[in-house]
Amino acid sequence: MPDRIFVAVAWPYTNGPRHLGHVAGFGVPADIFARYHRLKGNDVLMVSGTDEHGTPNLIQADAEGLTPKEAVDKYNRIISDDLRALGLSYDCFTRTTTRNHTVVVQDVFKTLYEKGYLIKKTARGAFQAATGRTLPDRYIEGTCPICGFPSARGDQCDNCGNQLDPDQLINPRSRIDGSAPVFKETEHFYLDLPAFAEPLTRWISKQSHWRPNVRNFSLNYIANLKPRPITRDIDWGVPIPLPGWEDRPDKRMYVWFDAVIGYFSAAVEWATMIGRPEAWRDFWQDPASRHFYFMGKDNIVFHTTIWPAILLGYGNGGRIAGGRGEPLQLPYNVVSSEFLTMEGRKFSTSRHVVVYVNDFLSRYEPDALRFYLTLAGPETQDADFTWADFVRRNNDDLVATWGNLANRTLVYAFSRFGEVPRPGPLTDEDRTLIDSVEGGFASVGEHLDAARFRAALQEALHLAALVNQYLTTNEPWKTIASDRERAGTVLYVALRCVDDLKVMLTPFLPFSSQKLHEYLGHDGVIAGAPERRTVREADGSAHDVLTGDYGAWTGTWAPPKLEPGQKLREPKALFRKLDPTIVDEELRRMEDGVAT
RNA sequence: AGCGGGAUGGAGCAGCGGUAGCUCGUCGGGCUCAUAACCCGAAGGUCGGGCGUUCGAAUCGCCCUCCCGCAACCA
Repeated sequence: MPDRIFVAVAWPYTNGPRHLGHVAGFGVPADIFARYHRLKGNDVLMVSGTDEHGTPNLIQADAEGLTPKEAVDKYNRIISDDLRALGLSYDCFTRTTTRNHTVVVQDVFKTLYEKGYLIKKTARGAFQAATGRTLPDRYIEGTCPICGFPSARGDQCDNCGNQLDPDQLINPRSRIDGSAPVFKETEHFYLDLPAFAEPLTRWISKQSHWRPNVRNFSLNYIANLKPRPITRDIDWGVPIPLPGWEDRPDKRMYVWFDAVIGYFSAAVEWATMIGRPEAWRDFWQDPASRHFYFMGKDNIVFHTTIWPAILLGYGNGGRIAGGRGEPLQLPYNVVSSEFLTMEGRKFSTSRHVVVYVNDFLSRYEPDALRFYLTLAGPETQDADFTWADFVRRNNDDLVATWGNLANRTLVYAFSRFGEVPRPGPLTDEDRTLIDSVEGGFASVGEHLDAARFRAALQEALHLAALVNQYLTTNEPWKTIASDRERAGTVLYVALRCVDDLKVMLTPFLPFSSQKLHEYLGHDGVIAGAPERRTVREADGSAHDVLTGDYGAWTGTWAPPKLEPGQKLREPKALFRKLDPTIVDEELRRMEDGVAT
């Protein structure tokens, strides 16, 4: 019986293309995890999408002279191209401006409302004079009442560090258009988080398999829960489905609220898309189904506390779930990454401290990036991307250890035998090596099960080094003159090991593993990239998603059968060795800000 | 202020109570099938600082320094 694995990946915000920091923390790790579980034969559903509502999107649209919809269409397209090029195998990468998402979000809202988990409250808020939209604190600046700093922000003063309320500022003004903000009373719905404090505490306390920082941080956070607003004064968002509210153009759901519900709505969309509208229940209502969430450390409490509270509140209620089946599943694990910096500095678009995914992939291979981010990325602590380190790891670890092993084995076997050599009797050494390498399916798998991606990759590389040692010791290029059978046997053993390692490395290096699969003379697809498909909804609207027919991939997390006599195909180098001079080129490119 | 995480040989990481381990780099040697790749050997750290607990601490406690995130409306 296969396990059901739901892979939920953080939703990128549509205010620009993705840079390396965006994909390092969750995109690549989540994809490795999903691919591994598919190879194991488990049922995997991996979802995400672009997060398209909220103030920053409006500001971005204004800045470009576009309507909000035009702007998010543009960036949805750019972002999904970035993710597709990296080979992130989403089953459904959608967006928050779909009809389906609106329906699901409204259903969740209404259900929470009917169950009494929403509180109506009035609070004082700041508004943009010209548009009447909410002006978030950080978009207000003025003179600090404490230290007199002229450019203090509404939430805190960067000069003296004091936290502020925006109406304390002297001469407050909007950072968007410079106008004075209007302060007035405004009524909103709040999610009654304190109502969930006890069940959340009980639940989190039991999650001993979570990373300690995730668990400790969350326990600390829920000790002091307050109601959290889930609606805003803004005209760009999901309408509030209550009488007296639904027709108001100035009140919408708060973007964070609609975004987290995307994990659920995307599963519903996927089910409809594959023609089995109830299939989402297999993942969301089967108590044996396990949900893994991947995000950056700044997002932990949304996934360990706030979203679980919403799920607890919804239960199996509402129109979508229809009161049938188990309550919606809570996260099984929340895998948060740390942050990536760029040449020692924080990523900053405006200061050109940035490398965009599309720009990177125009010059380098996706597998090289996936490799680097797995081995040197911010898995357990902040990590720094440097071009020098990228070149070094690409050349000295990826190309030298694994690329060269595959290459030296294949090139020699192809030129001397043209096929997988028929082995003579295997020696103890032959057997020992094969056993060690095939043991990787257990040892590498164990690390992957625990979301220890770096350790998993290191383990696989260690096994590749064993095969390099074996070849050097057994020297088939020498023995071939005197004992062709023994040389063939050694190559057979090495080829088998390469074939095994190819499978183990597929989650990390899907593109090159597919090539290697073909060089080894196998047919079929073991790994590919997602494709773009257009989804037409009931109301006639259409949008694109990333998805794929991954069930057609043929790989299995187990030693593949490599038949003696199988014809090899002419091999080419799997990876490109990089010239160290690119380091200076890239640094210059970054400084010039010509990265596009 | 507070809360959570981090600080280990030149670089990146693991170890988390018993005299510090891995990958890369460096130095020396071997090999030549392979993308000057591969293999063998060596040098190099007392574990951010201080004080404690203990027969014994990188590993536990307290204090300090620096970095990251959170700090109720940034998603």
